[in-house]
Amino acid sequence: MLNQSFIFARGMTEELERALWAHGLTSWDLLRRHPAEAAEVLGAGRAQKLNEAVGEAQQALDRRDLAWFRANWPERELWRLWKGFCADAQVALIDIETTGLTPGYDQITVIGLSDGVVARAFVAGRPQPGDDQLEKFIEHIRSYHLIATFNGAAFDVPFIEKHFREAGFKFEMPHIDLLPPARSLGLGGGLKDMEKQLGIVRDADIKDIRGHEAILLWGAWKNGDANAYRRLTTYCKADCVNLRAFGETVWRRQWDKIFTPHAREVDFDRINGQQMSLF
DNA sequence: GTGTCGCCGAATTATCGTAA
DNA sequence: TTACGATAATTCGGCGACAC
Repeated sequence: MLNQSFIFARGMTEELERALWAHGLTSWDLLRRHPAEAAEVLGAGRAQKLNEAVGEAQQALDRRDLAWFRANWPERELWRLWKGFCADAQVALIDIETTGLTPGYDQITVIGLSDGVVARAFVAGRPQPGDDQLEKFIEHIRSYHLIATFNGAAFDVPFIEKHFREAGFKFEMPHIDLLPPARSLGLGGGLKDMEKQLGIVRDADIKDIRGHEAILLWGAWKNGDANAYRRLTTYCKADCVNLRAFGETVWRRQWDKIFTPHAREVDFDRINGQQMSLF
Protein backbone atom coordinates (compact mmCIF):
# COMPACT_ATOMS: atom_id res chain seq x y z
CA MET A 1 0.00 0.00 0.00
CA LEU A 2 1.11 3.50 -0.77
CA ASN A 3 0.83 4.84 2.77
CA GLN A 4 2.77 1.89 4.19
CA SER A 5 5.81 2.59 2.02
CA PHE A 6 8.88 4.57 3.09
CA ILE A 7 11.17 3.62 0.22
CA PHE A 8 10.55 6.92 -1.58
CA ALA A 9 12.43 8.95 1.02
CA ARG A 10 16.01 9.92 0.26
CA GLY A 11 18.50 7.68 2.04
CA MET A 12 15.99 4.89 2.62
CA THR A 13 16.88 1.34 1.66
CA GLU A 14 14.78 -1.82 1.52
CA GLU A 15 16.58 -3.05 4.64
CA LEU A 16 15.70 0.06 6.64
CA GLU A 17 12.10 -0.06 5.46
CA ARG A 18 11.80 -3.68 6.57
CA ALA A 19 13.33 -2.77 9.93
CA LEU A 20 10.64 -0.10 10.41
CA TRP A 21 7.88 -2.57 9.52
CA ALA A 22 9.39 -5.17 11.87
CA HIS A 23 9.23 -2.60 14.69
CA GLY A 24 5.53 -2.09 14.05
CA LEU A 25 5.91 1.17 12.14
CA THR A 26 3.79 -0.07 9.27
CA SER A 27 2.19 3.15 8.06
CA TRP A 28 2.83 6.86 7.60
CA ASP A 29 0.43 7.56 10.45
CA LEU A 30 2.19 5.23 12.89
CA LEU A 31 5.58 6.65 11.95
CA ARG A 32 4.46 10.21 12.63
CA ARG A 33 2.78 9.30 15.93
CA HIS A 34 5.82 7.40 17.25
CA PRO A 35 8.98 9.35 16.38
CA ALA A 36 10.93 7.84 19.27
CA GLU A 37 10.45 4.33 17.92
CA ALA A 38 11.48 5.50 14.46
CA ALA A 39 14.61 7.04 15.95
CA GLU A 40 15.40 3.69 17.60
CA VAL A 41 15.51 2.08 14.18
CA LEU A 42 17.03 4.84 12.05
CA GLY A 43 18.80 7.17 14.44
CA ALA A 44 17.38 10.56 15.33
CA GLY A 45 18.63 12.44 12.28
CA ARG A 46 17.37 10.05 9.66
CA ALA A 47 14.09 9.53 11.51
CA GLN A 48 13.47 13.27 11.46
CA LYS A 49 14.20 13.46 7.74
CA LEU A 50 11.91 10.52 7.04
CA ASN A 51 9.16 12.18 9.06
CA GLU A 52 9.49 15.31 6.95
CA ALA A 53 9.46 13.27 3.73
CA VAL A 54 6.32 11.41 4.83
CA GLY A 55 4.63 14.70 5.66
CA GLU A 56 5.47 16.04 2.21
CA ALA A 57 4.12 12.90 0.53
CA GLN A 58 0.92 13.02 2.57
CA GLN A 59 0.35 16.65 1.57
CA ALA A 60 0.96 15.79 -2.08
CA LEU A 61 -1.52 12.93 -1.82
CA ASP A 62 -4.13 15.12 -0.11
CA ARG A 63 -3.96 17.78 -2.83
CA ARG A 64 -3.88 15.10 -5.59
CA ASP A 65 -0.52 16.37 -6.79
CA LEU A 66 0.15 13.80 -9.52
CA ALA A 67 3.29 15.56 -10.71
CA TRP A 68 4.85 15.27 -7.25
CA PHE A 69 4.55 11.49 -7.32
CA ARG A 70 5.76 11.33 -10.91
CA ALA A 71 8.85 13.31 -9.91
CA ASN A 72 9.60 11.92 -6.46
CA TRP A 73 8.53 8.28 -6.36
CA PRO A 74 11.33 5.86 -7.38
CA GLU A 75 10.55 4.37 -10.80
CA ARG A 76 11.14 0.78 -9.78
CA GLU A 77 8.76 1.15 -6.84
CA LEU A 78 5.89 2.78 -8.75
CA TRP A 79 3.97 -0.52 -8.71
CA ARG A 80 3.16 0.27 -5.05
CA LEU A 81 0.86 3.07 -6.23
CA TRP A 82 -1.51 0.39 -7.54
CA LYS A 83 -3.23 0.41 -4.12
CA GLY A 84 -3.91 3.50 -2.05
CA PHE A 85 -3.04 6.18 -4.57
CA CYS A 86 -6.45 6.59 -6.23
CA ALA A 87 -9.67 4.72 -6.89
CA ASP A 88 -9.49 1.75 -9.27
CA ALA A 89 -11.69 3.60 -11.75
CA GLN A 90 -9.08 6.38 -11.93
CA VAL A 91 -6.37 4.00 -13.14
CA ALA A 92 -6.11 4.11 -16.95
CA LEU A 93 -5.06 0.77 -18.40
CA ILE A 94 -3.47 1.48 -21.77
CA ASP A 95 -2.27 -0.56 -24.72
CA ILE A 96 -1.49 0.54 -28.27
CA GLU A 97 -1.26 -1.09 -31.68
CA THR A 98 1.08 0.37 -34.28
CA THR A 99 2.41 -0.26 -37.76
CA GLY A 100 5.83 -1.16 -36.36
CA LEU A 101 8.28 -0.61 -33.54
CA THR A 102 9.82 2.77 -34.23
CA PRO A 103 8.22 5.91 -32.73
CA GLY A 104 8.37 8.79 -35.17
CA TYR A 105 8.57 6.47 -38.16
CA ASP A 106 5.77 3.97 -37.50
CA GLN A 107 2.23 5.10 -36.74
CA ILE A 108 -0.24 4.36 -33.96
CA THR A 109 -3.28 2.55 -35.34
CA VAL A 110 -5.30 1.95 -32.15
CA ILE A 111 -5.06 3.11 -28.54
CA GLY A 112 -6.99 0.99 -26.07
CA LEU A 113 -8.06 2.63 -22.82
CA SER A 114 -9.84 0.85 -19.97
CA ASP A 115 -10.69 1.36 -16.32
CA GLY A 116 -10.63 -2.41 -15.89
CA VAL A 117 -14.36 -2.87 -16.44
CA VAL A 118 -15.14 -1.25 -19.78
CA ALA A 119 -12.73 -0.40 -22.58
CA ARG A 120 -12.81 1.93 -25.54
CA ALA A 121 -10.72 2.08 -28.67
CA PHE A 122 -9.30 5.26 -30.20
CA VAL A 123 -8.66 4.45 -33.85
CA ALA A 124 -6.66 6.23 -36.57
CA GLY A 125 -8.45 7.17 -39.75
CA ARG A 126 -12.17 6.43 -39.68
CA PRO A 127 -13.31 4.61 -36.56
CA GLN A 128 -16.39 2.40 -36.71
CA PRO A 129 -19.48 3.30 -34.64
CA GLY A 130 -18.82 2.83 -30.93
CA ASP A 131 -15.13 3.72 -31.23
CA ASP A 132 -13.44 7.11 -31.05
CA GLN A 133 -11.09 9.16 -33.19
CA LEU A 134 -7.48 8.63 -32.20
CA GLU A 135 -7.05 12.35 -31.52
CA LYS A 136 -9.76 12.21 -28.84
CA PHE A 137 -7.49 10.15 -26.60
CA ILE A 138 -5.76 13.13 -25.00
CA GLU A 139 -9.11 14.60 -23.93
CA HIS A 140 -10.15 11.38 -22.20
CA ILE A 141 -6.86 10.51 -20.53
CA ARG A 142 -6.74 13.75 -18.53
CA SER A 143 -9.47 12.54 -16.16
CA TYR A 144 -7.32 9.67 -14.88
CA HIS A 145 -4.86 9.87 -11.97
CA LEU A 146 -2.60 6.95 -12.80
CA ILE A 147 -1.72 4.99 -15.93
CA ALA A 148 -0.70 1.36 -16.16
CA THR A 149 0.85 -0.47 -19.12
CA PHE A 150 2.92 -3.50 -19.98
CA ASN A 151 6.35 -2.38 -21.18
CA GLY A 152 4.85 1.07 -21.64
CA ALA A 153 7.93 2.85 -20.34
CA ALA A 154 9.86 1.70 -23.39
CA PHE A 155 7.05 1.44 -25.93
CA ASP A 156 3.51 2.78 -25.40
CA VAL A 157 4.32 6.03 -23.55
CA PRO A 158 7.10 7.27 -25.88
CA PHE A 159 4.96 6.31 -28.90
CA ILE A 160 1.93 8.21 -27.59
CA GLU A 161 3.93 11.26 -26.49
CA LYS A 162 5.68 11.41 -29.83
CA HIS A 163 2.36 11.11 -31.71
CA PHE A 164 0.78 13.96 -29.73
CA ARG A 165 3.95 16.06 -29.45
CA GLU A 166 2.60 18.86 -31.63
CA ALA A 167 -0.45 19.10 -29.36
CA GLY A 168 1.96 19.63 -26.45
CA PHE A 169 0.78 16.47 -24.77
CA LYS A 170 2.80 14.66 -22.09
CA PHE A 171 1.55 12.28 -19.43
CA GLU A 172 1.40 14.21 -16.17
CA MET A 173 0.28 11.36 -13.93
CA PRO A 174 2.51 8.58 -12.53
CA HIS A 175 2.94 5.54 -14.76
CA ILE A 176 3.14 1.95 -13.57
CA ASP A 177 4.91 -0.25 -16.07
CA LEU A 178 3.91 -3.74 -14.95
CA LEU A 179 6.70 -5.50 -16.83
CA PRO A 180 9.59 -4.98 -14.36
CA PRO A 181 7.68 -5.98 -11.19
CA ALA A 182 6.26 -9.01 -13.03
CA ARG A 183 9.74 -10.04 -14.10
CA SER A 184 11.08 -9.70 -10.59
CA LEU A 185 8.47 -12.27 -9.54
CA GLY A 186 10.09 -14.77 -11.89
CA LEU A 187 7.55 -14.42 -14.69
CA GLY A 188 9.02 -14.57 -18.20
CA GLY A 189 8.10 -13.81 -21.78
CA GLY A 190 5.63 -11.24 -23.02
CA LEU A 191 2.25 -10.24 -21.62
CA LYS A 192 0.39 -13.21 -23.13
CA ASP A 193 2.96 -15.67 -21.76
CA MET A 194 2.73 -14.12 -18.30
CA GLU A 195 -1.08 -14.14 -18.40
CA LYS A 196 -0.95 -17.88 -19.10
CA GLN A 197 1.45 -18.39 -16.19
CA LEU A 198 -0.99 -16.55 -13.93
CA GLY A 199 -4.10 -18.35 -15.24
CA ILE A 200 -5.62 -15.24 -16.83
CA VAL A 201 -7.73 -16.31 -19.83
CA ARG A 202 -8.77 -14.51 -23.03
CA ASP A 203 -11.75 -14.96 -25.32
CA ALA A 204 -11.24 -17.82 -27.76
CA ASP A 205 -11.41 -15.74 -30.95
CA ILE A 206 -8.52 -13.44 -29.97
CA LYS A 207 -6.42 -15.59 -27.66
CA ASP A 208 -3.86 -16.46 -30.35
CA ILE A 209 -3.34 -12.94 -31.72
CA ARG A 210 0.14 -11.51 -31.15
CA GLY A 211 1.50 -8.04 -31.73
CA HIS A 212 2.86 -8.57 -35.22
CA GLU A 213 -0.56 -9.86 -36.36
CA ALA A 214 -2.04 -6.50 -35.37
CA ILE A 215 -0.07 -4.99 -38.26
CA LEU A 216 -1.63 -7.49 -40.68
CA LEU A 217 -5.12 -6.88 -39.30
CA TRP A 218 -4.66 -3.15 -39.77
CA GLY A 219 -3.58 -3.72 -43.36
CA ALA A 220 -6.62 -5.93 -43.98
CA TRP A 221 -8.90 -3.27 -42.51
CA LYS A 222 -7.36 -0.65 -44.80
CA ASN A 223 -8.40 -2.97 -47.65
CA GLY A 224 -11.96 -2.99 -46.37
CA ASP A 225 -12.02 -6.09 -44.17
CA ALA A 226 -14.48 -5.16 -41.40
CA ASN A 227 -13.84 -8.40 -39.55
CA ALA A 228 -10.13 -7.53 -39.30
CA TYR A 229 -11.13 -4.19 -37.74
CA ARG A 230 -13.32 -5.94 -35.19
CA ARG A 231 -10.61 -8.45 -34.28
CA LEU A 232 -7.96 -5.72 -33.97
CA THR A 233 -9.99 -3.43 -31.71
CA THR A 234 -11.30 -6.37 -29.66
CA TYR A 235 -7.74 -7.60 -29.18
CA CYS A 236 -6.48 -4.17 -28.18
CA LYS A 237 -9.30 -3.62 -25.70
CA ALA A 238 -8.83 -7.10 -24.22
CA ASP A 239 -5.15 -6.31 -23.62
CA CYS A 240 -6.24 -3.26 -21.60
CA VAL A 241 -8.99 -4.97 -19.60
CA ASN A 242 -6.74 -7.89 -18.76
CA LEU A 243 -4.19 -5.49 -17.30
CA ARG A 244 -6.57 -5.09 -14.33
CA ALA A 245 -6.34 -8.76 -13.30
CA PHE A 246 -2.69 -8.86 -14.26
CA GLY A 247 -1.85 -5.78 -12.18
CA GLU A 248 -3.85 -7.03 -9.21
CA THR A 249 -1.96 -10.32 -9.21
CA VAL A 250 1.45 -8.71 -9.66
CA TRP A 251 0.74 -6.19 -6.90
CA ARG A 252 -0.52 -8.86 -4.49
CA ARG A 253 2.47 -11.13 -5.08
CA GLN A 254 4.94 -8.26 -4.74
CA TRP A 255 3.33 -7.06 -1.53
CA ASP A 256 3.29 -10.58 -0.10
CA LYS A 257 6.97 -10.78 -0.91
CA ILE A 258 8.24 -7.50 0.53
CA PHE A 259 5.78 -6.55 3.28
CA THR A 260 3.84 -9.47 4.73
CA PRO A 261 6.82 -11.55 5.92
CA HIS A 262 8.44 -8.59 7.70
CA ALA A 263 5.63 -6.48 9.14
CA ARG A 264 4.53 -6.82 12.75
CA GLU A 265 1.59 -5.28 14.56
CA VAL A 266 2.46 -3.47 17.76
CA ASP A 267 0.09 -1.81 20.22
CA PHE A 268 2.37 1.11 21.10
CA ASP A 269 -0.10 2.76 23.48
CA ARG A 270 -0.76 -0.36 25.55
CA ILE A 271 2.65 -1.94 25.91
CA ASN A 272 5.02 0.91 25.13
CA GLY A 273 6.84 -1.16 22.57
CA GLN A 274 7.87 -3.91 25.00
CA GLN A 275 6.00 -6.73 23.34
CA MET A 276 5.30 -7.62 19.76
CA SER A 277 2.97 -9.97 18.08
CA LEU A 278 3.03 -11.30 14.56
CA PHE A 279 0.30 -10.35 12.14
C1' DG B 1 46.37 16.90 11.32
C1' DT B 2 47.16 13.28 8.06
C1' DG B 3 46.67 8.96 5.79
C1' DT B 4 44.36 4.59 5.28
C1' DC B 5 40.56 1.66 5.16
C1' DG B 6 35.87 0.19 4.59
C1' DC B 7 31.19 1.19 3.78
C1' DC B 8 27.48 3.15 1.31
C1' DG B 9 25.13 5.56 -2.27
C1' DA B 10 25.36 7.63 -6.74
C1' DA B 11 26.80 7.50 -11.33
C1' DT B 12 28.25 5.04 -15.34
C1' DT B 13 28.47 1.24 -18.53
C1' DA B 14 27.12 -3.13 -20.74
C1' DT B 15 23.73 -6.38 -21.62
C1' DC B 16 19.18 -8.11 -22.08
C1' DG B 17 14.46 -8.38 -23.52
C1' DT B 18 10.04 -6.56 -24.95
C1' DA B 19 6.89 -3.88 -27.69
C1' DA B 20 4.14 -3.95 -33.00
C1' DT C 1 13.57 -5.58 -37.33
C1' DT C 2 14.74 -0.76 -33.57
C1' DA C 3 14.48 1.87 -29.53
C1' DC C 4 14.61 2.21 -24.98
C1' DG C 5 14.09 1.12 -20.08
C1' DA C 6 15.47 -2.19 -16.48
C1' DT C 7 18.90 -4.67 -14.44
C1' DA C 8 23.42 -6.08 -13.11
C1' DA C 9 28.09 -5.08 -12.78
C1' DT C 10 31.49 -1.81 -12.19
C1' DT C 11 33.52 2.50 -10.90
C1' DC C 12 33.78 6.67 -8.35
C1' DG C 13 33.32 9.88 -4.57
C1' DG C 14 32.04 11.17 0.08
C1' DC C 15 32.11 10.17 4.72
C1' DG C 16 33.28 8.33 9.23
C1' DA C 17 36.28 5.49 12.10
C1' DC C 18 40.65 4.55 13.35
C1' DA C 19 45.73 4.57 13.97
C1' DC C 20 49.76 7.12 14.00
